[in-house]
Amino acid sequence: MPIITLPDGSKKSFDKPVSGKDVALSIGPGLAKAALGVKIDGELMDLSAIIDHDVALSIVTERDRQKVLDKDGLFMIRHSAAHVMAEAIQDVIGKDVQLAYGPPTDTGFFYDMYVPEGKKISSDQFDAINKRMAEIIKEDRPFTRYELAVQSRYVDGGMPNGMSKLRGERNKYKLDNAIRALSTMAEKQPEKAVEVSLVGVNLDGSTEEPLRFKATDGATLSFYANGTPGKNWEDLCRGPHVPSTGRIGAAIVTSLASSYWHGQESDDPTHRLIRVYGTAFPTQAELDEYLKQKEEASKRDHRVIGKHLRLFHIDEDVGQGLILWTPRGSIVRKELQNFISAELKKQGYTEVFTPHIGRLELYKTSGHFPYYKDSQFAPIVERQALEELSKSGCTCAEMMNRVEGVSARLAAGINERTKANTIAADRIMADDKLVEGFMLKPMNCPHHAKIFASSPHSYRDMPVRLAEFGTVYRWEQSGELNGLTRVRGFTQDDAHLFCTEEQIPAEIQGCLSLVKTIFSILGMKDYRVRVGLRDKDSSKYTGSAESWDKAEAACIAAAESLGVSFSKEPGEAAFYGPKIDFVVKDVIGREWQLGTVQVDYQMGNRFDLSYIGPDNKAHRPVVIHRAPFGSMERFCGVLIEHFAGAFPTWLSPEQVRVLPISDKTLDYGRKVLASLQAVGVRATLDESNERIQAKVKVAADEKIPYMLIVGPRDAENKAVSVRIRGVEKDLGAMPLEKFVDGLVEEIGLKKALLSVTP
RNA sequence: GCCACCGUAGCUCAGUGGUAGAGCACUCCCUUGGUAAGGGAGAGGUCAUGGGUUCAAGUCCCAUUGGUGGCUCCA
Repeated sequence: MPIITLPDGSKKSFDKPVSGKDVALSIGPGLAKAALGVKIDGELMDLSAIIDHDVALSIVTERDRQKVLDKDGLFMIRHSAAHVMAEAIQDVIGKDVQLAYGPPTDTGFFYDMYVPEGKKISSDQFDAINKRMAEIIKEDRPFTRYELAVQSRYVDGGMPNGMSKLRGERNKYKLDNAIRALSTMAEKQPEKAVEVSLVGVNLDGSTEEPLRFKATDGATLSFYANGTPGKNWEDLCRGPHVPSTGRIGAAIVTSLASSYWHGQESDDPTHRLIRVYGTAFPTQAELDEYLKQKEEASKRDHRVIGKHLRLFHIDEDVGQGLILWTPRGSIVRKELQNFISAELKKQGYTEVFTPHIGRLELYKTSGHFPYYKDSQFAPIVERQALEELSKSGCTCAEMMNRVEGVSARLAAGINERTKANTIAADRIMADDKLVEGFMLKPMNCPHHAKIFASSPHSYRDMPVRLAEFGTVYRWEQSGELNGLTRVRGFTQDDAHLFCTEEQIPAEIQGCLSLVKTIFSILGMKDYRVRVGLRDKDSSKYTGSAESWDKAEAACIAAAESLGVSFSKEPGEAAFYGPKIDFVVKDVIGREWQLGTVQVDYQMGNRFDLSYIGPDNKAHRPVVIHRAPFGSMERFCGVLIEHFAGAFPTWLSPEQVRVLPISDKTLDYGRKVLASLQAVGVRATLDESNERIQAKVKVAADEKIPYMLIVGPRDAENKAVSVRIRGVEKDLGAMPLEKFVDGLVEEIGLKKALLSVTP
């Protein structure tokens, strides 16, 4: 009879099978009341689940002892809320809305559904759906699980079992879910699996090609009713769910999107689903708090702030995803760049400049072209060459081939050095067939490799650290473009570290310490690291298994020694080597993926790079690509949101605004302005014919850190009255000279807070 | 790229087939006011672009373009 081990290690034994609820009751009535479900041997289950053998069990509740929301509890609440939303939508829109898939997510849940032609779900109906959801929650109906066995001999015989129930509902999505579930179960017990054939069903009830899959005889499908099976709404679902709808607390539908069935593009209209997003919390107060946070986040939208504060502009005549930095935004970007540059200099980096384009052959050597041609701007072919091709009747397809071909000389060299068939034979083309051209650079590394190769190197000069704020161009899909965070032309804080294998860990450490310094100055103290490893089943990676193993080990070792939380992510590596990604949390807790550090054992081979070792022989350097802040565009975008446009003084486009009380003190205002500008402070004078209240309001809206109000009193005392951003009052007057000194110090130290006050 | 929604003055947005609107910003005038918008006047729009339906289109339809949200992708 079951012995149950609780999370604190204590054991409870029962003389007969018990439900999760019984276990909770045996611990205490309060817990039983708070319980939403149980976790049995790590798996979330219904509170009503029956336990008949020894297990490790924990009771899932809304929140832990510290009143912090519990992840598992929230998961169950949201999963359950998805069912309630689905019922509400079918009530509001129609029973013929077909449900496909409705899982919880990090911030809520969604339900993919097929809306029949002629009907639609629109945000106008959200109120009605929300109202219906609230009713269902208020009714506090139990989530009732029941199981129907799938008996293979009955599948096509119309017997009442799980499959024919779904087929009767004409729901091919649910049928598909069921088949997937049964197949997965069958995979676990291959010896019991039997072939099943089931006539499929279309949405109109007509039959389809037989569906063939494996299932174990007698396997069951579980269904959940929002209430009583047969009477209330129900859905095929593996669960688990909270005990009753009332335990959901508060749930709403939040937005609409479209999605494809199974995430795969298709012309079939029944593969186009509407994804309805919602979220749920145990209490209305928490839902309200979440909505408030969301509103707060949207107020920080860098696109909105960027427009309001005139930081950057995107112009459709210039092109999608191409950023025009206005004078104010340029200041922020330049200050940031200066800061990073200074830190790089401290770490022994040397700065280089390279052009924005390079020959196609360069990228064939590096492997960027044509491997990543779909995410690059099209090659630039010389006009004369194009005309000749055109005259000779060359088709476009043919031209593409000839642009993408590789000369025998280049291919032979690369294949020899990489000791692999890196350039496939079918890509090799006679020199007179090849069409040469240029490419807008998608990465800076080929240029940097050529700089490294341009002079001999001794092991004594290693590592060679070449840094460039290098602008690259990538053809992002139009639907992906987003303000500053996803663009088609951007400037990386790029550098390539050409080092010996032994130097890798120290160099990776160096990158991290740089990241630490810079994030800490910017007040982004919370970040984590992801180590991207290769997917061993994929062939997209270049290079030998041995060098991959070495590189991956180096990355993991470095990440482990860093002392921040990190995760290993197979399949996330670049094609030439493993990588370390940085994910930072901003001031309101949102995570942003910024840059990466990538170890590359391939580039040395491809570009035939070498240094002379102590043995007087040539050795291959390992290259570390690092752009820890991603791009200046994205980083600035993240910072705009992080600071909500209220930059620390050193980053502010306008650091001080002088506000004369009236024209009578304009002259003194000009003197104040001049003394600020003399020490390099970015200051302006508000000469408008407005009252001081209006001037203050305008400066506050523009998030100027310091307002210096000057009137006759101040002029007489050579003083300024200080008002700082975020403090809605006059802080009093101080001597101008003292203010200037304090401000210069604050800017010099890149202080996060406004520190100069009387 | 795909799906849905959207595009009206520099900005934020009203305008459901019948004479293009408001607030802010801008220009000028009055006001010279000590800490989050004093008052008045003026100027500003080919209603994203192109086609169509209609006696009549900002409004309805189609295409294009750009944006937003998601999907997919992200060296």
